[in-house]
Amino acid sequence: MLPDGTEREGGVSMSRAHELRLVSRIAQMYHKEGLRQAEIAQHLRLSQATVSRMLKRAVHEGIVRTTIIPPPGTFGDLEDCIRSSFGLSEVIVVDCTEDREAAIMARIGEAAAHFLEVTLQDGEIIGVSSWSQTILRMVENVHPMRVGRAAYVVQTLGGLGAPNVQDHATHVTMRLAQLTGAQPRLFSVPGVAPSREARELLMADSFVQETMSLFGKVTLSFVGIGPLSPSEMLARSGNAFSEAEIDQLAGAGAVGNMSLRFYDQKGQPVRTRLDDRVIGMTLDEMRGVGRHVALAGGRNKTEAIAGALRTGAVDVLITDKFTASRLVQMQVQGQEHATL
Amino acid sequence: MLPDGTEREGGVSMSRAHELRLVSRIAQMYHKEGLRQAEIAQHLRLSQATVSRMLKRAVHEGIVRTTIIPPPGTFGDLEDCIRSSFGLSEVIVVDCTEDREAAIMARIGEAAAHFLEVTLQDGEIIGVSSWSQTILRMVENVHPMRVGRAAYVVQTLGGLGAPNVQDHATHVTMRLAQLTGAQPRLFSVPGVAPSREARELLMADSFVQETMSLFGKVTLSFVGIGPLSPSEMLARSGNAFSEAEIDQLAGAGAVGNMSLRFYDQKGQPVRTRLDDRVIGMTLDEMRGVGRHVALAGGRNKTEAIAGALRTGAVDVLITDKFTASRLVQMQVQGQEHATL
DNA sequence: ACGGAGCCTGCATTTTTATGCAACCCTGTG
DNA sequence: CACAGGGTTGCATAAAAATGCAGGCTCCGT
Repeated sequence: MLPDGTEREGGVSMSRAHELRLVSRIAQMYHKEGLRQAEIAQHLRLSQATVSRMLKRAVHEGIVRTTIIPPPGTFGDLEDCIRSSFGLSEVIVVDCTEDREAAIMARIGEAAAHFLEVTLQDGEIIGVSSWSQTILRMVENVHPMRVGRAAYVVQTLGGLGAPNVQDHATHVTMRLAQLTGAQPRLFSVPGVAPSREARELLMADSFVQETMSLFGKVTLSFVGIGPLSPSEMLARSGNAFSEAEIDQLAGAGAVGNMSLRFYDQKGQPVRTRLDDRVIGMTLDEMRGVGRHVALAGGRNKTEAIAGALRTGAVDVLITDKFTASRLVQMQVQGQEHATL
Repeated sequence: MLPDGTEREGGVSMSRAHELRLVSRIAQMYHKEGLRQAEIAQHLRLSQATVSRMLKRAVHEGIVRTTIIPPPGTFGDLEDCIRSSFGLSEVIVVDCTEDREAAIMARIGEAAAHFLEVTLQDGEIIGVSSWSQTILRMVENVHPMRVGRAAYVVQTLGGLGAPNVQDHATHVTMRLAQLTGAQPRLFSVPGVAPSREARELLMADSFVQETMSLFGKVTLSFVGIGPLSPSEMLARSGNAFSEAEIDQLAGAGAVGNMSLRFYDQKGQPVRTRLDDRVIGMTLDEMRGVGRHVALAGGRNKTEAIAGALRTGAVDVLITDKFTASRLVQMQVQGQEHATL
């Protein structure tokens, strides 16, 4: 120290302090006062490029920090976690007060409707796996759009035999087509044919053929994810699967299905003779869809969802916060297991 | 509430929640993941314009917030306050451990040197009011630049009579010219002529004329601010002013000077016969300078500084934090007074 | 049911920002 | 002392972001 309080060796750090002051001042002008870089440059007699670099430096030095305050009822961290650990394109986790099927479906439906409205492109070919409650909820929440927004709405799984379910399937497809201003492409066959032969026969129909020819062209599809044990609707439909068939699937390790295409815990397809009776999109076809959106939530579907995500067919998952946390937890445990 | 937990009327706010989720997600992608708006748009199937608007909305809704963390030792608030209340273009407040003249001058000098280095344009004509300690400190801290960076360094106040001070004045000017690669323009006359007539005589010199002709062309000038009572150097210089003259100035309300041009508390010039003996830039000429930078700090100069800022001649003030707070406080009190 | 105000969208364009480049300067080294 | 190497800068330009505009939709009021 010199008598006047100056340090001899302090030059560098001192100069740095002055630089930081300048950086900070520029940040102030830019972010708080809303000035353009060029204006700041002019005011301070330096080039716009330098101002730009100073601002970059301000971020680097931690002088400016941008925080994202997630609005309540959003779960960015859960979404991130699921997105990255299952390699999905997008994940939407919705808030939900109780972990009950009905409430969850309603919320997921809303979110899916919003997703559809926001991201639907002109001329898309939409696939709907028509008999999921959740998808019905989605359709109920879609606002009508101008005609011709989407090109087709294609039913990707036959309506089941029983009339009430037939109605449901048809209704969902027709309604969605109407709302998106698209042409509906119904699939007037049972989702599960009585036999392999019956399936062949049904699929020979030219109407059916026409619809199926669109499967490969679907750009956006919505499916529910079903657990192994038959859903309420499936059961009501007239018990399409026999007890024995379920057992067979279980034995082969199946954990769930999308449009009645089953897969195991690891996402591997579980092929049984049942496949030869189902009339609808296959897992491979789902994989080929530009954006294959799965809608599902609920305690009993957790395993089914995890498996579905591992099939590689799902691009977007919309689920609830409870199920989302279970998925994350499951994934963590799985990894621990794998590391051992 | 419906039995499944859905609300009938909740549509709007619910949809809003989904929108906010999207906005938040976009903010995440943009700020955290560093994606381009176009990439986000592509990923989410919407236009880049929409993404831009969403991001603006994110700021508006308070989802993204950018904070500026001022580096320690910076005083943005003080600077703002002084800048706005005195209508200055820039204010630099430097950190300083003690409220002592010598330490303050050293710090201000450093800051001024940095300011000079950063903001000096090619071909500028720099004015220096050569006999302030603070300006000497500045010059000591300037790093040499390539030749021709500045065009001229003009001495804006005569060097005083006594040889040591003469040297000081010359040294400052020459050194700064050397450092900035400019041509020096010395002012080889006393700052205070013995009489009005002597002044006329001295100013007739062609060298002197030449230097003075540059006064109107100075683009950047540095002055110290002096209190009413003579500074140490002024005193040492051979007591250029008489006791009587000081009294006269005080009687006229003078509170300080820049280059021996005095003004009162309100910044109004205080003209006395002294003016006819001073050889140097006038207040009006200072006002005409593109960037007139005043360097000063210290308890005994506070009033002088406040007055100087009100002359309208000062564009940039560089001072210390102690003096800065005193200025702010003074200004606040002044306003209270005015409102009564 | 019709028509207009208000709002939102995407497109095309402008405005603003970032960056490759060449020149330059300081520094440390052979 | 010359010179390579790392780090600046400003300029020109590419890249990215913002915005005016026109068309279309929704919501009201008539």
